[in-house]
Amino acid sequence: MEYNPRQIEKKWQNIWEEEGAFEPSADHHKRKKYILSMFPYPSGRIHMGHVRNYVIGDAIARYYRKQDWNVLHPIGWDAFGMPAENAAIKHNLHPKKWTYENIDYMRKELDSLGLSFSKTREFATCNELYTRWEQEFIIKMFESGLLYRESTVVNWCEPCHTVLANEQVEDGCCWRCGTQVVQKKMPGYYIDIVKYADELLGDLKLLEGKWPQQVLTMQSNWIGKSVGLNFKFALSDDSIARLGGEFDGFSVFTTRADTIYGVTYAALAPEHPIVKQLLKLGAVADAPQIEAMAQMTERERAQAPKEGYALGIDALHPLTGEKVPLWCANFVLASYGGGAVMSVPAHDQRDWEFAQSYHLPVKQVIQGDMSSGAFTLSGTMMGSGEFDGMDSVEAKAKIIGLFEAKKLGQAEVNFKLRNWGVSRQRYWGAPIPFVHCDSCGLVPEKVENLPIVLPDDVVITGEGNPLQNHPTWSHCHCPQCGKEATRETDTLDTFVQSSWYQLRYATDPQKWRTEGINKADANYWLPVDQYIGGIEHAILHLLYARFFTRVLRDLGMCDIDEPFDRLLTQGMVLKEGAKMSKSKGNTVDPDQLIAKYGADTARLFVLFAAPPQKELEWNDSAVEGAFRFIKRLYDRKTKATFRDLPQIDHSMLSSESKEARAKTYEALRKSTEVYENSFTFNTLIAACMEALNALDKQSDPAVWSEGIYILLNLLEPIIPHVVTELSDELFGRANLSGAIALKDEVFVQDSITLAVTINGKKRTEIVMPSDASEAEILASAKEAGTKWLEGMSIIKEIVVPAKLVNFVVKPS
RNA sequence: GCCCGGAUGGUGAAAUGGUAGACACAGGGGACUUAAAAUCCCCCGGCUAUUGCAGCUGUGCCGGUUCGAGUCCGGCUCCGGGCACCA
Repeated sequence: MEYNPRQIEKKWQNIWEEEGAFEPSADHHKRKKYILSMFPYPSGRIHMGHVRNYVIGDAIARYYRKQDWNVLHPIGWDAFGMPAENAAIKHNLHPKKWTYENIDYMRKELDSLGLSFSKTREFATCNELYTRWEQEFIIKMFESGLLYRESTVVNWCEPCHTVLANEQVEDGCCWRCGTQVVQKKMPGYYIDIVKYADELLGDLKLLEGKWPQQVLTMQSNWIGKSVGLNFKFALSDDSIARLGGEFDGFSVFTTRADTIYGVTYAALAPEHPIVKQLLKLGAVADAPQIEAMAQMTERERAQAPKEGYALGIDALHPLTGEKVPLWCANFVLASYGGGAVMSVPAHDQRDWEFAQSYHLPVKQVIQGDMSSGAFTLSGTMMGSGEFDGMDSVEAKAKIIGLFEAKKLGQAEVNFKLRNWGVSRQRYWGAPIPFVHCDSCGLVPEKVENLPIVLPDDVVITGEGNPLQNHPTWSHCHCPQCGKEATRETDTLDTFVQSSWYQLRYATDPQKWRTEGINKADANYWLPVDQYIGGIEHAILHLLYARFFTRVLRDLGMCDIDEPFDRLLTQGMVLKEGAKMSKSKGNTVDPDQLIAKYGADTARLFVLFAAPPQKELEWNDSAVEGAFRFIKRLYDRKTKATFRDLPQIDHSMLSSESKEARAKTYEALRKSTEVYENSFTFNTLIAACMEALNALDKQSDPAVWSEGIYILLNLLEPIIPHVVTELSDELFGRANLSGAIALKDEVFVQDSITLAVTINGKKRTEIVMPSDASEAEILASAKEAGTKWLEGMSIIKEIVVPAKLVNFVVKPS
């Protein structure tokens, strides 16, 4: 019979569904594996990035299930978010309807790939039951002081009367109406992730070897811990007067206290209160330029050339009392270190460049080469009074000590990490469960009133905030005093939902109505043993989820610190050199691939095309080979005449049959490493292809039967439909449970081939008995290499066992 | 701009510091066929040479360490990801 993927795949998908084959056991005594691929945003259709993500996860889940682990492999939908509202604006569709229709369509697409998901645990984060528990967590965070309200700047479009996401700002203008976007101060909700910064940073060490080093480095840099000195610059008397007596100084943070004597100016961010005050009093010459600077986003400023304006006021150097002129500069971040820096052009590259541009003095205080810019290393102190001659590392500690002793400042730890802004002025999100009461202020909703659900009757135009525009929704009564009050109209960032879904999946769905997270279930299943997702989530999602899990732990919901034990970051699927994404519209439709070749071919192809960690540049012509391999495998079923793993006397076989067995067992040996550690499925598939090629070159029925028995076992996680079909027919599926033992005798070689290299360059080869001594090998190698050794004297002889011989020679 | 990666034949790729290009795709040649498809066999980095054996060169660029570097180190180039309201 011909290979018919359509029929085979449908057949086994139905059987698996009927058997509930992928539902985990509730028995917490069983050894478990929690295999999780990041859940998708229901954008409409799946793309190749999804296929890659879910096929990798599925192969790992199937591998462990085959070894009789209790496997949790769930799927769900990250269902809130902006694209649903964009669809509403563009096509006048309700976000809820759009989202659920997308989910239904994408579920069918994923089903057609034969993914082994636990279906009873599927949910969408826009479900009210999910929102209900999330709102309770948010209230608990507020009550524990971790969540607070504060004003910061957002992108604002005046005509649309709405806050814009960074993505919605194109060249500084609104994506809808093209108006220049302004930076506007607005209140929002924040979660104090900085409070957990030290734990999040320190625990990265526990993930060494389990997460890609690249991700650990990125997270560590993102948290950006630095230890230094915080001190206060006093303002000169005339400067205080110019500021109307409102300020007498300002704080700065520096990691280079050792360069304090090299300060020649100080710089403030355009948002700094002192700058604001000068602008307010009209007491600064370059006010329009400074205001323009304040209108730029942080990233625009970082990309712009360094720019600054003298403020015409002075601070006093804390140790020398000298006047230090103040500048307002675009490279000073308002969000870090108090929005002010001391500037030491001699020992900081950024300050040096700025000083060059504005002809500011440079004062060297550490000995070192300054011919090509700032000297930023440590060294011997100079021009620093009592610290001269001291090593700068030692001087740094001494100077901090001096500031502390004189009560001028103190040692301080600073983080680049900023608190997590979780509020969005949008409709399609989880409502933030608070009420604004004229008498009581900000009051959390009563837990028994949760969930606070979205109204369905909204008009979404892109103008204003639909919840604010709604005639009645925000009218409510204060949960505390009962007076008329206003419901909060902000909704939660969608990163909040994706920060605890791994705990929700672990909770038995029968408890979903009464519990957000079941502690016993969570403690059994968590941490996720293998998490799989795109490298683009390396920082934000993974850091927020690590943080949120710890917060829930501290609120008593679980006993987990790290949610994800091991992480595999798949490379992106690129097309035309760029990320395939819904916003760029450069997607490839996997449905056509599946319709033409079947799910097994699609699965094999996506795993064979490249190692998972690497970027995959899309190329549809390579699918053919994957299909051909499956077909060949299928056609060889007639070669398996034994119904079980045969007993074989290796020594009696032809050399071709020996080679076939060696290749087969080589693939088997490789498989453990691939499925459990490296995930380089492409090399395992290549090894299986080599084994099949070698089996084809011989005709021993026992070797054939053994080969097919083993190859089916190795390939089941990758191409499960065709493998189960063949295994069912040939071996009654006996080869699909448990591990197959290696047989060492098949790897024993009679002879080995060694390369003969001269000065590292390969010249020829020799074949030696595998038990040849080093002396015998050298003798043979010299004989084989006579041609290149004539007239040369051998300086050194190197024998690398089973690999090569190298002669280091020179003309004699 | 800052942080993190990547670069190997026409293409996707393989290679514990030890014979570069396994395994595939595309291409070329052949067998089978009335023909085509499918299948099977052979060739396939570049240059030079050739009846034949062969020689040189080659893993983005420049330099270094080493008996030996695609792999380690330093400096670049180009491409990609992230940069806190896309997910």
